[in-house]
Amino acid sequence: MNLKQLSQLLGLSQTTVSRALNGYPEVNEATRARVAAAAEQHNYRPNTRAKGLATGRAMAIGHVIPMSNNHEMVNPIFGDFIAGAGETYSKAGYDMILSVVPDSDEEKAYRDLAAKGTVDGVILHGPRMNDPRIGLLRSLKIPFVVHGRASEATGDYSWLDVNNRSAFERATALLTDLGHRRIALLNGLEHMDFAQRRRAGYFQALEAAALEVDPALLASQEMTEDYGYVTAKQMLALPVPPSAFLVASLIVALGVRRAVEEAGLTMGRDI
Amino acid sequence: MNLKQLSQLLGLSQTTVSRALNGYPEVNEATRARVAAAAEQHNYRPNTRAKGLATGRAMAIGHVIPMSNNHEMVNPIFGDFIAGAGETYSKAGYDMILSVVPDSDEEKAYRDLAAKGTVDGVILHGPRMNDPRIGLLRSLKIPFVVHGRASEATGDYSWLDVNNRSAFERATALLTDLGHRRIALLNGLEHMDFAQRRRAGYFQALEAAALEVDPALLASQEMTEDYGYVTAKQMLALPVPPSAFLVASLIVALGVRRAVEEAGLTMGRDI
DNA sequence: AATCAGTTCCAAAGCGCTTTGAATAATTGG
DNA sequence: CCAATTATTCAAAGCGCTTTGGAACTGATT
Repeated sequence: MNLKQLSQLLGLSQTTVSRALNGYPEVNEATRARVAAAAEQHNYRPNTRAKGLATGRAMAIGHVIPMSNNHEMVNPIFGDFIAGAGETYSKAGYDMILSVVPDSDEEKAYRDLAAKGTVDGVILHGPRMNDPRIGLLRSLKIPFVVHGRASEATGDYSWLDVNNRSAFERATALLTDLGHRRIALLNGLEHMDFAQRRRAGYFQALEAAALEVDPALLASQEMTEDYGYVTAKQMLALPVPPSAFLVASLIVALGVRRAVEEAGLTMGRDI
Repeated sequence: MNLKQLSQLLGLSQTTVSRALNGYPEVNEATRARVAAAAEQHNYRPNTRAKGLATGRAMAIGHVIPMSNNHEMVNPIFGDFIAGAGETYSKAGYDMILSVVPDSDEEKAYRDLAAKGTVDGVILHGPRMNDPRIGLLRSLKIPFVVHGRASEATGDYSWLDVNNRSAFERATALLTDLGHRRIALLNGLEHMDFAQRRRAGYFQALEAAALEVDPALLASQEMTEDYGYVTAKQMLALPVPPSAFLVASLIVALGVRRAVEEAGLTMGRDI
């Protein structure tokens, strides 16, 4: 069932039917009702591609998802984010299109999306410092929103992120409430925007609990398992070791766990 | 840059340029090369929507992903599957479109996809017994492939699934190789296709290890945490309890873990 | 020189929709 | 009651591509 058939059925022009369906004012309400009923009855949905061609809008948002060689999603958070975003898209009548590519082909993926006109805009995930992809998207003149925040340095663009400050403030407070007085913070690199916000939240919670900041319990490095392992090992060897670790990423936490276990301690009980 | 501009630039008709780009034989190789070079140079990509309109093909596959009310992806496996499928799509020049909807709207989502013509076909995830969605897809006349297998009962259609028999054979063999002689199997419902295959794999591995099947160590129910908890508790109370559990789903395994811990045992050491 | 079969290219129609510019019908004011 | 509005409706063009049905040219054959 397409517009032409529907309009013939109704004895109206395609123009009128189209306008009736799209809520234009210049159509008699009685006519509009007739059209709506017929459309409903015949389960009519305008063809996306034709509509897109005519309007120049794709009604779709793209997500490029780079995969590392070992076929792992580069960021395990993607799943949740995709699900959440997807539901919003559906409600708004947008399609979500995913482009999963080897990370070496990421640039090409963006170029394709832009040139093929399949999407109205894209979401850029997990920006890095001075991320070249941001310049690329600008040069492609394709609207984009960045999910996550590396630093203010890359210029002016729209972004969204979790509230890093608040999250770490609350996580720290949870630990102080449990009675912990020596809480280690294994943060990301200092100059990263999120790392600064997280540290600020941590400081705030400590202050609220009237606890001193011990520099020996602070670390900030690039997030690797090794970073977690080595740092936790050192901290656990301190005269007064920490009783809790606040860790900036899952990967780092795996290293911490290893160190904790090697020290003969049990997570969830001793740490 | 569109076809018209490109063809004017080359002094050729749109027809010829289109044919050159799409590998039709009736075009001089020299011309084809010229066209290819110009297309490359000007970063030309045919507009997806226009191409789709003209050919009737969307070059896209849809995945409907139902979400429960609490905004959790109904199936945590989705993430991995989506990633894997997505990469294949990219290679083949297909788009992957995701439709994330409240599970109550699932039928509508399929109807929309079919009527709007946004996709050439869909993947149906996690079919249930006598799944009504299969009939729906048939009636919508939209090509589909089912990911997972509930039973043979629902009729003839294309499907793919992991090798359940082999997976459980190998998992069981892993345990027998570790010296386990009493291995419990908490399976899904007997009449489910995958449950039968899994049991077959389990039997095969036991036989290969010259172990008897003990019916007391076999269970098959719908997959709930409670099922895991109750069953594991009973089995652990046997005169000769199992030393390992082979569990058919993550949910069930959570219940098993609870029972194991309540029995004062430690997973990974005692079980 | 005329014919024929390939080869190479093109003009135009069509995919299903929106939108512009006009025509027609209904309503109003003088 | 007629001209001037205003409210409805329509025909046709256009979005960027593919594809059909020819046309124009090239050699080769009679």
